[in-house]
Amino acid sequence: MARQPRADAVRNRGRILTAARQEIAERGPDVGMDEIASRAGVAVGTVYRHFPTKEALVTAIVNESMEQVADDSERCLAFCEGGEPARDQLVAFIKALITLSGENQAVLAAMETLGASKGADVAEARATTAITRLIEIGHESSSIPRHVTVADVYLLLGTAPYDQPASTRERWLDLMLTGLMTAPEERPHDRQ
Amino acid sequence: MARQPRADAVRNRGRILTAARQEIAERGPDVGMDEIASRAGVAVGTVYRHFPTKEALVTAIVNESMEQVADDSERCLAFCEGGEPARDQLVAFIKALITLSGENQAVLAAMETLGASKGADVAEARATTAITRLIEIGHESSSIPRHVTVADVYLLLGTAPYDQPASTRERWLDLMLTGLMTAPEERPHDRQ
DNA sequence: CAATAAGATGAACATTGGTTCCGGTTATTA
DNA sequence: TAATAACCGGAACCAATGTTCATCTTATTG
Repeated sequence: MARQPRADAVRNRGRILTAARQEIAERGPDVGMDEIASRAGVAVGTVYRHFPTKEALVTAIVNESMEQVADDSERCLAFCEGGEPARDQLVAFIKALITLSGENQAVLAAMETLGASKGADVAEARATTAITRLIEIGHESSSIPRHVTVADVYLLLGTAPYDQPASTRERWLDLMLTGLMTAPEERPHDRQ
Repeated sequence: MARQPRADAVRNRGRILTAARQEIAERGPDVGMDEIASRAGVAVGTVYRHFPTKEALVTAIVNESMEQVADDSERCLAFCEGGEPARDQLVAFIKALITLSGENQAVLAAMETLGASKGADVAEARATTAITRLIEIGHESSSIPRHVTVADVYLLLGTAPYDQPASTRERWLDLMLTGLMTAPEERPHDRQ
């Protein structure tokens, strides 16, 4: 019969995961493996026992964040289907994510690749489905302009100025949301 | 009397500069020194004879780009003072820069630090002065909304999605310009 | 408690990229 | 043309980082 995993091993695995979560949230996916290891109170070799490569570890963490994003999107969709205006829910979703990305670089990293991976990631697929539906509802009820697509949302999320002060980030969000919610025919600037 | 610089030295200096220009334009400021050197048909040591450090070389190149940007801004201001609508000139300036940043990563690098260096750079100061004046004129003639500032322009330029296809970049620019040119009171999305 | 397989350790290794430096070369000047 | 100061080449150096491995430790099982 297969021996059950050693107690210290599962404990260490947990420590490594939380350490990586914190470290990546604070300093991004470029932290050294040794920093993660030392924060976990463990040697580098131990990290490599649990994760074959740095990429594997980082991916695991980033996927967790992506899962949260997917949860968020589905919650917003649920609210919307529960009667809340689609536009408000979309805006709320975007605002929440932008705020999060300023505090958690893992979320940021997840956002930067949004829409790039062709649906390979489960969580991203969930989010895409939910947001697509949300926008659809917005179209039907005319609370979201016809031309808005999921790609727009991803584009918006992917270009947030994460390393700027909060006031600047807010200003930026304001510009973007205004652009997003304005129909083409009422745009003030000359179109070429 | 001081000897005049050797002919091959000035020739090599030129080669290094053009190689660096091309390499940085195509692949960004992260290219290896050896790549620049080999493109210039020269050994690394020679590059270091002309530039004390990689940063010095990159800065030199990026400053060149910044100079172009400054030129652009002053030309737009001149047009404006010559009777062209301020808004059109501002939009033209932004559009040109966004296009350029997609083709020349040196311009992109310059844009990313825009507004960060506190006027230390001469070229940036020139651009800032010109754009500030341009916006001022736009305010007076009411062709640019009151709340628009240079900081807005820098924010916009600094978050352009450089690694996206042209159509996406255009869409993004459209969103941003709409946001920029829309006065606060006529924004469609809920303000919190 | 003894045997053992799994786990932990951390020094050593490999790679990458900036930087240095010494031996050989060459344009300039007298 | 000879003397020389500047220049060039590129191998070697160094620091940072991801990764491996031989050795020691320990939780589990019988």
